Order: sequence, then C-alpha cells, then structure tokens
Amino acid sequence: MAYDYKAIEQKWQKHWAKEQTFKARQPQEFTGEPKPPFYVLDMFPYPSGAGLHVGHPLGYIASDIYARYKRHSGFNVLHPQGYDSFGLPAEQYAIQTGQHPAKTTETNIKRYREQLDKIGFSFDWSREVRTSDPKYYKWTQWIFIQLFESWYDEAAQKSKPISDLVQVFETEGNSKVQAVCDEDTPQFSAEDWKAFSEDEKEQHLLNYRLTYLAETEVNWCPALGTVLANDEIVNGVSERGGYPVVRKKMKQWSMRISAFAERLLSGLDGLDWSESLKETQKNWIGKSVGALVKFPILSFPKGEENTKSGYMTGGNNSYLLLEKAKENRNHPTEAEKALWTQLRGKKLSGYKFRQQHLIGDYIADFVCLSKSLVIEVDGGYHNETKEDDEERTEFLNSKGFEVIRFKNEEVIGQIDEVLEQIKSKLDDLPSYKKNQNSKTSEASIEKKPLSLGEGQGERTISAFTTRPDTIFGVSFITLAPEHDLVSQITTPEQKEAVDTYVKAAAKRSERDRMADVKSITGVFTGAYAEHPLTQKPIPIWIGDYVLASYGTGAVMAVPCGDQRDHDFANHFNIPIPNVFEGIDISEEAYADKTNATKIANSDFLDGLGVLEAIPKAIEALAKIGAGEKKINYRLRDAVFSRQRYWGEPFPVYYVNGLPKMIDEKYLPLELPEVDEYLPTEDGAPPLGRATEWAWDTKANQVVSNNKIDHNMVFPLELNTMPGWAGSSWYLFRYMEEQDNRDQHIASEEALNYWKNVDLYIGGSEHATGHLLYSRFWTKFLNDRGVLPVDEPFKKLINQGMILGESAFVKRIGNTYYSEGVDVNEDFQKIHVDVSVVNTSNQLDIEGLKKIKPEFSEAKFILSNRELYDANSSPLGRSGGDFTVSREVEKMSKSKFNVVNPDDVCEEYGADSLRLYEMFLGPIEQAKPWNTAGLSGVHNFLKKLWKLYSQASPDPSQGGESDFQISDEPGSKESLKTLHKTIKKVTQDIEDFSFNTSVSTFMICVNELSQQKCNSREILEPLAVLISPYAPHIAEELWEGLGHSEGISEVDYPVFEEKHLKEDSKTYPISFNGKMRFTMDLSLDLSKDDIEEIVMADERTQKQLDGRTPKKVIIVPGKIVNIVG
RNA sequence: GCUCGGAUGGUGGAAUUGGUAGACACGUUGGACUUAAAAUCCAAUGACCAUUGCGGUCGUGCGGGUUCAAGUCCCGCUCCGAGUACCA
Repeated sequence: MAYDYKAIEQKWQKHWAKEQTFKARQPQEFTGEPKPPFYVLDMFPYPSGAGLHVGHPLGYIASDIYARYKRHSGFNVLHPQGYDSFGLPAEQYAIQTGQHPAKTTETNIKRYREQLDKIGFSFDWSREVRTSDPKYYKWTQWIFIQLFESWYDEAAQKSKPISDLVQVFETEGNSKVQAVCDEDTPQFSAEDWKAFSEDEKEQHLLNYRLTYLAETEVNWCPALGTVLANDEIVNGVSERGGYPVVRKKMKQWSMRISAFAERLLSGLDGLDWSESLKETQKNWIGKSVGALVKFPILSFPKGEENTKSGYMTGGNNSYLLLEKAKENRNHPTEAEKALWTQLRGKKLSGYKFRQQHLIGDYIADFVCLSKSLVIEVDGGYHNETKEDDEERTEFLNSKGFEVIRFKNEEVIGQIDEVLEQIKSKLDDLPSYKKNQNSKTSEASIEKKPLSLGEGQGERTISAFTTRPDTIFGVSFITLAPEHDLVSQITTPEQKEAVDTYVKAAAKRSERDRMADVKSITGVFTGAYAEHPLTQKPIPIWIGDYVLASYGTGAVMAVPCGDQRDHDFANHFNIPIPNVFEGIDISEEAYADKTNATKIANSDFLDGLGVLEAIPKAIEALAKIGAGEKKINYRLRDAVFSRQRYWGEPFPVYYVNGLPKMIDEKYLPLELPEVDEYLPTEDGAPPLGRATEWAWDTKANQVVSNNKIDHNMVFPLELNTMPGWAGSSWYLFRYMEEQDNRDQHIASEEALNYWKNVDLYIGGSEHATGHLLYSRFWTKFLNDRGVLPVDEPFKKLINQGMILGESAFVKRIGNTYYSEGVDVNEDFQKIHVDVSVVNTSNQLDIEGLKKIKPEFSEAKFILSNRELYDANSSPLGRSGGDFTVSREVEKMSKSKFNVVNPDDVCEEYGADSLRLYEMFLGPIEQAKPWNTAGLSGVHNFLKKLWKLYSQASPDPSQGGESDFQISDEPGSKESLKTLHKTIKKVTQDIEDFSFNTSVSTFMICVNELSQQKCNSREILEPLAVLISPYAPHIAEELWEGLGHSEGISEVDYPVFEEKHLKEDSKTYPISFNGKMRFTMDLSLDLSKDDIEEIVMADERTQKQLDGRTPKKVIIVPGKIVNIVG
C-alpha cells in the first residue's frame, strides 16, 4: 500500500470537521476539575482577495503544531480563528465596482477558508468571529461607550467611571484632581462647575474622557479620502497604496492612549516577547525624563495680548449640515432671497455676508464674520428645521455672536428699514478682523477672537528639555512654525519674513522635511523671552527642525550641548555660550551625559556633574515657578475616526454639536445602506449618503434623516471606527461560545478560565499598531473590571518572512535568451511567472505563452543556441532547454514569484507542506522558499509510511501488504533511537525550534528503517510524537495500528533516561586542540585509566613522534586533549 | 545617526553550559534497476595538496586577544537586514 496522501488528507480533514475534534471545552463542561487551559492564537487575518501564498501559513503551522502538542500534553486547548473583516481593500473594491463590501468580504472569506482547510489546521471553527458582524461590533461599540464614560486617574494610575470625576468637580472643581486631560484644559472651581450649563459641563468633560472629540492635527490621505493613524503611515505615505499624506486640522474622535504610556512601557517587562519587538514599542512610546521650563515672553505686540486664534465655526456635524445648508442656499425663502440680493457682494457699506453658514450645529441665515453678526429671518419653510429661537440665540451669543431677527414680512415689506438697522448695528460692533496679511482668505475671516473657555493670553513659552542642567547655556528659543504663539509674538518688522517662512514650512510635505535634514532654515520673530534665572533677553526664532507634535513644540536651544541647536546657532550667528568645564565646543556640540564632565559658567551649578546638576536646576526653577520635573512621551493620542463606509459605526448622535452615546440597550447600531461608497459632494464621509441615519431618542431607533428636528431626533455620527477597533479585543470574544455571546463579551467564568493568550504568533508589522492598541484596551477593560487580566498576549513570536525565488529571462527586443547563452548586446531582465518554471529552472515556453499572451510572438533561444520551435518539438523542447536565472526577492504578485499553498498540497500533500515550512529554518528568520526542497520532506513521509506498512517480502505473492506491526518489544537500539527522539523533539518544541525537530524525525526514521523496526512499542509513540507536525499521516498510521479513537488527545510519550544510558563513549582524541582520531572507551574509566589507554595507543605515539606531552587534559565523557 | 538582530559549504540550515564544525535536507556527480524515463536504492560531495595506500594544510565576515581547547567568550572593525528618525 503506497502512501496516498490525497486520500488520507481528505479523509481526516472530513473526519475532524464532522467530529468537531478540535472544539475547545468551556470550564463548566468538565465534570470535576477542568483540564488546564492553553490558548494559542494567530494574528487576526484580513481576508484579502489575493488569497494565501506559502508565506502566510508559516505562523499558522507553527501555532498549530504547538496547539496539537499541548492537546497531547493534557491541556484543554483554545485554538480559534476568525476574520478582521472590516477594512480598506474591500471598500476600495466596492468603490470601483459598486459591489457591497460585505459581499466581497464574504467571497474572500470563503476562499480563505478553503485554503486554510486544505492545510489541516486544528482550529476550533465553532468560535469564529468576524469584526464586521453586527453581533460582534455591538461589543466594539459597547467598549467605545465604556471609554467615553471613563477618565484616567493619574494618582491611582487607573481608569475610572466619569461619574466619579463629576462628583469631584462638584465638590472641589478641577484644580486638585490628578486626571489626564487635554493640555489647554481651563481651571474651574466647584462653584464654576455648578454654574456651567449642561452643554458647558459636557464640553469640559470631553477634556477628560478616554475617548473624546477634539480638533486635532491629523494625517489626511486625500487619495484614500480618510484620516490615518501614525502607524498607518510609512515613510510619509500611506501604508496601504502608498499615497501621499498631508497634515490637516479636523474634528475627530481620539483615544487617550497617552494616559497609559507609563503602564504600556513598564508592562513590557513581564512579557515573553522578542527583545526587538519590545524595543520597537519602547521607542514608539518614547519616554524621556526632563523638565518643563517656562520662559516669560517680553514683547507681545500691543493690543494682542489676549488673543488666540484657531476657531472654526462649524461643529462636528458639519458634513451633514453642510449639505443641508447647501440645500437651503439653493432653495431660499422669498424673504431670504430678497435680503441676500441686498447683502451679497459687499453692497452694504463693504461688509461681507455669508448665507446659510454653519455655526456650531446651527445654520445661520446670514452672518458677517468680521463683525460677528448673525441675521435671522423667521418664517417660511426653512422654519421647520429651526430650533427654539431662544436657545439658538443663547448658543450664538455664547460663541460671541450678536443676533438680530427679522420677520418674513418685515424683510419683504420694509427692506430699506431692515437694511438700515443692519447697517447701524454693523457700525456699532467692534471689528475683529486682525489678520492684515490675508485680506479675503476664508481661513482668516472664519477665525473668531474668542472661543469657549479661552481668554487668558499665554504669556510664557514652555519648553521641554532633558538637560535642565544646561539651562545657563540657553542662547535662543526655537518654536515650531506651526506653534500657536508664532502669529501672536511676531513683530511687525518680522511679520513678512515669518509669514513667508510659515507658509513655506506648511507646504513642505513630511517627506520633504524628512529627506532634507541637512539644510538649516529658520527665521527670527523679533520677539524676546526672558531667561528665568539670569533675566537676560533671549531671542525667539522659528525653525522647522522643531516638531509641533513633540513636547510643547518649543525648544530651549542650548547650542553648546545639542548638535542641532549648535548648527542653527552657527548658521544664524547666534552666540554659543559654553557651560562645560574644559570642553571645546567651537566645532561641535558636546552631547555626552557623562557625570565626569563638570558644569561651568552656570552660577550655582558650577562644578557639578550632570546627575547632581539636573535635580538642582529643576529645584531652582521650581522655586520661582519657572519649571518643574516632567516626563514626556512620544506616544500621541490615537485618532479613532475614519472617513470610511466599511467600519464600525459610532454609537453616537449629536445634540447642540455635543456627542451623546446611544444607550447600550439599543446596540448594535448597524451600518446603514448607501447608494455609493464615496464621500459626498461636500466632502462628508460615505455615511453622509445614508438617508436613514438619524437617531430618534424617543423610539430609540434609527430613523430617516428628514425627521431630524434637533429636539427628539438628532443626526448620527458620520465617521466609522478604524481597523484596529475590532482587532483590539477579539481575543476575548473567542473565549465564549457562539450561542452564549449575546449578553457579554464573554462570561465571567470563561474569562477567568482562559485569562489571556498563552502563545501568539504573527508578523512583526503589527509592533506599534495592533499590539499596542490591544494592550491599551486590555488594560482599560481590566481597570473597569470587565477583564481579569491586564495584558492580552503573554508570549509572542514573530514569524519571519518567506521570500520568493524570482525567475528571470534575458530579453533583447522580442527575443528571449536562455541562461547560459552569451549575449553581447545589452539585455533586459524580465520576470517570468515561477509557475511555468520547474525545479531545474527550465521554462515551460508553451505554458508561459498560455498565461502571458504577450509572449506569443516572441522568439526563444535555447541553451544549445537553437531557436525554439513549438511545432517540431511538441514536448516544448527541441533538444535543448530554456533555463531561467533565479534571484531571491520578497514574495509578491508583481514579481511573479508567488507560490500557492494549494498547488503544494496538490503535488506533495498538506503534511509535506507543513513539514517543509518548518524545515526551512528558524521560525523567526526570513528565508527563501525553494519548491525543489519539498522532495526531501516528502521522501521522509514516504519512508515513515513504509516503516509502518512494509511491503511483504515478495510483492508478487500478495501484492500490496497492509500495516505490518509486531507486538514484540522494541530492540534496545530502537528504544534508544525513540527516546533520543522524544528528548530532542520535546525540547525543540518547547523552544519553538521546529526546524531541528523535523531533522530529528528524519534521523529517527532513517535509523529505525535501518534497524528494520516494526515494533508497536516504538511505532505507537512515534506516531504521537509526529502527529502535531504531520497530523494526517499520523491519524492514518494510528488507525492502522488498530485504534478506533483519534490520535489528537493521546498522551504524549514520556522520555525515559534509562534507554539512553551508554556505557562507552567515542572520545575524540585531540593534539593541541585538533582532533586526530577517535577511541571508544568505557565511561566507567577514571581519568588516569583513560590517560594510560590513550597514551599506550600506537596512533598517539605516531602523533607525538617521540615528543613527551607537556600536559594531558581529560574531560570524562567529553574529550581528550594532548598538549605538547 | 541611534536601537536591535545577523554573517557557517553550491543552497536552506545544524552544532544545549567553550569540548569531534558542516547534523538533516536540497543540489550536483557517479553507480544499480529500466528499452527509456519516472520512481526507488547505493556511493561521493567544505576548499586545497597528495592519491597506490597512509595522510596533510587551510577553513564559521575581517583584525587582534583570553584558553589545553573559540562558530561560541572579550576588544576593535566591515558588510547585510529590521525598526526608528531633526524626539529637544
């Protein structure tokens, strides 16, 4: 009976599916003590349309081997699989084809599953999850609400319910509480708090919530039409698609992950992850300890001390409202039309008016922004969308707008009177238009002088430094060009230069800024700050070497101690005071932090080393209120909104522009249908196209948009959540069975039993995205008592990439030359598909023409220099071959070097694929795929098969024989082979050294074949040993051994030392460290005995050639070395 | 630039605390079987020298060092890969 891998693999794959062999059991299913749990998980796959190539299953095979091994070792193993099924590619495809992303996703999942099933994984598919399933994202939305309802207590280092914080505010305001909040959060007392309106309270609370809505500078990718997180950008372009990314201010949901920076950092110590991965996370979090130093600003231009800029009048629902506003504009009421005719085009004393303009969540009929005057016309059919006038006016007033109202009939009947009233009002109002530089640009006009909660002008510049000990070396301050203060402190003389510079800096893409590190640019603002300790004036510059997003966006420049500051000072002829004793800083800065170097020219710091000087400097600054110790993190809050269709909808609606959560009872909030998956014409996200996308607070359901009355029915959020939302908690969902998932993420019992992932395997590309976010959510849910653990993944292994071996042909014109044919002219190297090249690098020319019609007219010169002729050589060869050259590259479609696991399974079987992927090399290392190598492991499986089913001695007699197992005990030799194998393989599997265990199996089978071993005592444990690696053949052999129960939970063989006991050792006999010959000697011999025997040997005498050895080193059981 | 990995035959890779470098495979070559091919089996295979046999020299990126003994430990470099990047 030959090894029929196809039949065997199909048989067992069907059997496993039917019997649910790998279904994990919940703790309550056990009678008595449950088996110990073990959780093995693969990183969540995104089901892409391209399907799997042989690189993908590498990690799955490794985790599957481990999972199966743990099952044999008596664990209740949870080894689930599912799909991260929301995502960009399906949506991009939907945009192109109009097909619903759910449909594409479904098709892709089906294909993915087929491919996975062929490889024989022991997944518990009954627990499958899909992030795009409303039953799943109900809980993603639920977690979002929990985040919204929480704040971070810095003193306790724990997230807590927001209601606790409200209580604190009610009793003592916000001055004492140690809560993580936005930088510009204003202070208020308990009285202030009580006096706030509900909306104001809400506005303040947003500064504390762990997920919050804020205007932030985001990475906008115009080509994808969405915002991207920092980790989704690689080298300044989008990770997916490689499109350019620009900085843009937008109102977005953010996650206050920065609150968890310290815990995310310190938590790494307890994790069994690779050093490089931990390092990557450490760098990403980027902790630096130093001080925040405040420099008073000496020169504000007159009259601008209290101003702050940067307020957009439109609220978060601009997208939705803009459409409405536009509609209103197109269909004005008669009165509106009449008034607009008079107001438009600056007819009224040169004042510019806008109609149907967004302010907060209101659409003002007419507004003059330079005077902050709103004109409302009551009546007419736009009335139905208008709020109660009083509330509306109050809101507008709070934003600094004057409101005058006219009745419909006034406008129509007495237009002149109305205009007169407007004109006199305009003349009365002070003008807010300050930005002289831009006369008509929208941006400057839309800026308002005052916004909520602001008003105290900032009179100091804060700068973060890690070297407060060099404070006396500060000779200038540099601000990022984007810094808020720039426009306020710049003197009139410098205004033009600064504006030009700021504009140029804004235009430069991140990429340009990165590529061009060398050129030093900057400009003086004309303003000065005061040194807090010497009271000397310090010039304030701006320069784009300072990043707005790090620290405070301001640097206290110490040119003697920082190379960039040194370069900058040199370039602009700024003095470079030296604060280091005996160090020459004329050529370059001295950045070393060695304590031996003493500080000089620094008053009370003179003579101190860095370690003493830093705390002393901070102390001195703190005393005068000019500084404090500060720990800074590079980790930024994560933007959580995406302007996309195919993602989780936010359970959020807006009242007065303020976000409200939908009650968790009414979750999930399901994704609405849209006519197209594109942004709306006004630039609103695709959900802006939904006609049924408003929240009825009475009926608690989604209703049609035209029911929005801002009273009972409100607009819903138009953004969706990013890809990492669903994948940040999926591991916990698997802990619960499908039928019991409705009421919770997973039952408490299940969460407590499974705890967290014992082994997580996947690629290293998730180092700063998924792996950081899921740690964040886990810590948060742990704080809030939802989860019993505070880390998701205990042990993590990064699988290395499998590289492809690309095939190339030489091309000149339309003639192609085989490798080995010398070509004199210059030729091009062209990729050809590896599927038409065999393992001997020979090209199947007809096959190539079939899949690539562009080659149909081409000429091929074979390695024997003959012209290939298809007709005279029906087999594709005319006596010579066409050979390609090979090169190792990344496996990718564009390089035509993709190897499909389906093809491998077809030709060699899944067990061969599994073994070969493991055999290639260490799991964590990148290595090239070479299909030719598969024959080695395939032969091994055939040999293994033969060991159990030896053909009868004379095949002519009985033809094919069945399993030939002897019940005789195994020979001493065979037992030794077996136990040697058990020992090594077990050790290897624990060390995740799968490549060496495959070698060990090969050695074992080679030895047992030689020994002609067919003893049950040997072959039974061997089948179990090998079953994690090659499960199909192992099941078949196990059945052949006469077992009716499957092999998957059979006890793992126990290693017995006694079988390895040796009584002799083949000693290497070395002379001066070089092995010359070996001797078999008893292990019972003493050192002296060994020396005597070795010295007496004639080979020893020959080596010594009459010399007397100086020394003889004998390590019993190891080596003999003779020196002399 | 910084941080972390890595470098061993023609190829993928072994070598557990310093103790026989190159396990196990692929590939290649030769042979057996066969009309032939495939499959299978046997043998050789780090380089160089010698070859009738015994054998010898060199050899784990490069240069030093420690040791009876170094792929492994120490010092100094080169190159490759990954991460990160004007982080104050």
